[in-house]
Amino acid sequence: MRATLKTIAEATGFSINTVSRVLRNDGRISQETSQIIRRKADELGYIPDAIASSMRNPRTRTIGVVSADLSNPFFSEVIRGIEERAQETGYQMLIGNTEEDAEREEHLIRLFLSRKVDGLIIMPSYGKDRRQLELYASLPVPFIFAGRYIEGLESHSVLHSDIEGEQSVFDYLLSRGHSHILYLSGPECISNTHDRDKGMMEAYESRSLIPDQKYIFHLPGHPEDGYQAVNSAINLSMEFTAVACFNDIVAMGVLKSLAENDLSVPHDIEVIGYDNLMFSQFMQPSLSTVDVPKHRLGYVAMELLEKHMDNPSMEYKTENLPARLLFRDSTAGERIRQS
Amino acid sequence: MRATLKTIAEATGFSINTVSRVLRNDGRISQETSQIIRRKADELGYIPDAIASSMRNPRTRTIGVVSADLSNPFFSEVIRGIEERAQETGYQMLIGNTEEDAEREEHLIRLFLSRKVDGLIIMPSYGKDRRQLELYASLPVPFIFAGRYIEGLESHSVLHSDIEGEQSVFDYLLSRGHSHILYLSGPECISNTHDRDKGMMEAYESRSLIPDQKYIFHLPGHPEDGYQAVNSAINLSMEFTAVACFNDIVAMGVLKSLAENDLSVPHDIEVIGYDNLMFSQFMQPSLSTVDVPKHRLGYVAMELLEKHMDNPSMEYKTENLPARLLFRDSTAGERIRQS
DNA sequence: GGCTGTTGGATTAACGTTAATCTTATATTT
DNA sequence: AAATATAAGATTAACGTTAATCCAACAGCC
Repeated sequence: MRATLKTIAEATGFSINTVSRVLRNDGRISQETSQIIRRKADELGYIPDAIASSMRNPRTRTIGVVSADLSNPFFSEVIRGIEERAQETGYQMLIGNTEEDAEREEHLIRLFLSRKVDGLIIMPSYGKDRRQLELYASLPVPFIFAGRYIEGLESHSVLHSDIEGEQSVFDYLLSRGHSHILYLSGPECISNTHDRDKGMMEAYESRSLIPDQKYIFHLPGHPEDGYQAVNSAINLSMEFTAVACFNDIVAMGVLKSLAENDLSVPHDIEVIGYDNLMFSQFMQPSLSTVDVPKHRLGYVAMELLEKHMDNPSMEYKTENLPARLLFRDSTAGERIRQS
Repeated sequence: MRATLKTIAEATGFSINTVSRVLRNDGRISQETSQIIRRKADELGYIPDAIASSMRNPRTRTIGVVSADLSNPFFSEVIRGIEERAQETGYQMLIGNTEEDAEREEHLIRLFLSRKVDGLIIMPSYGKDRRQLELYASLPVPFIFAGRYIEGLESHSVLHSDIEGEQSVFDYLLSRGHSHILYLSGPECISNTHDRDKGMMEAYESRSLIPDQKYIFHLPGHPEDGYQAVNSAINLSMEFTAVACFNDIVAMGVLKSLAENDLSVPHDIEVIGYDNLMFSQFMQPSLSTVDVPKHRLGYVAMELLEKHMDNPSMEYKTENLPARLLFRDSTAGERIRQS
């Protein structure tokens, strides 16, 4: 049998309450008694029962993290940021994976609530119906969306300047004089796609240009998507001289296809990714991309969540972290060269 | 106020116990009563309190996962495997990161025990002292080591044939006639390094050869390590014609250095990684590597843990998943060509 | 008509902790 | 010396559930 406060109380002759106070440093107990109790607790290998404790305490010091895709390096970094901050402030993390499935998302949130988390950090997918909005509107605990938003609840998000980021990509590409830019955008069900498409449009519009819809593709975001999209574009003899990708993972596939088709990057084709994943600088050629503060995104989301947990009446306000175009060897007109 | 069984009991006029039985489908309650209670529960938005429930139930259906490095794609895949299985069988995951720090490892385990997890999956680091062994020996819940082992507790591990894997790498390289193979091994504090070094030795010994210690390096396992190691080997005019890397991440750095030094892969130098990370097939040239069943490793670890949780007296037995050398374009003597 | 069984539900006692209140002995004040 | 304060600890009730036990009403049976 595992030792409890009762075990220690019986072994030392003090009351359960006294033992509890000693082990929580609640004061009002003499040095002598404290020592006896502490020694006995050590001896019995007492481990406090956080479950029982949170029966009385309203706080469990646990948060729930709902990730869209645990194996995606982007989210891994975000989660590490969350974890780092959580560790610093003594929070534990329950974690779950939705695979971008809104139903699974809802299910996970219910499970976490049942486990009485003090708050939630969520990377939401776009639900098709209004149920999602209702779910979030009725949540009894504070919640933050990391890296994405949901229409109607934008204030709960920590974002990373997707509009500006993609705009800077197209500002660059258009300023280089490219007239046919292949734009491999993301899945329609996430807010980032929305915003980046908007950033792209703004770059065109600021030059009074209109993008050719035939050069815009919405893809799930895997390497094969980039690979196949470029292959088929080449097969269709589309005349593009630059590729802007939804993320670095798609860009990997793009680089592979271009290499196999003997197109030189950046000489024949300029390629830009998004996210700045760790491996991007090791691609051949190294990948120009938009640097997104992934780790910081998680860290800040957790910080913000803590504030709301400490003060539930605090108003929500969208936070927008900066993103920045990073030039490496897959682009030719280097303005700011970075490793 | 959140609805509880009591709220529902008062609203319907039945006893708390009756409500509890209905919502748990415990039987012995009439259809009619069940309906009334269920309807009221829905109406009040009742969410069961898993914390309170696990006060009486010995099981919390929660496991703790102690990861060495959340942002490493290898572990991300393992964790996704764990998560997938956990989801299927209704377990929740508490997760924490050690950064390969044995103290943090111990601390996390204590926290998880305090939260009354039913079991643990751990990617352990080598502790310097005997404390680690004692800690694990005294753990009150079942635990599985995923992908690594601790001396004295090997039976708790699910492994992936590190010895055989590295042996196959060197079998191949030696059969190709390389007489100077640069071996960039891993950190000394993890079991994988140990085993792979052993596999390497066996390959040499089976040919009555002895590896040149000057060509063996133990590195932390980051891209820079591979990059710098090759750079300095070249600067020292070491005459190697092949590089075996501890993981694909190191191999990335190696490929970069070789490219910058105008050494052609695989023509001048053959390079082999380890782990088969997603991006490895997109390197230029695509990376030959040892395919480790990462996702399956996590999945199997969880399956195994479940068995031990269901039957605590079951004996532990090391499981060893197969690993397999995968030939891509960074090697020249292709025997089994795979994508 | 007394016995047994069954159905549908209520009552009670836990689980391990914590917060509020209560008690006793001693110390301090006037 | 009586009144008051303080220190150190005990008692009690509660958190939301669940399991074991209990009870009443009714049916069926010889």
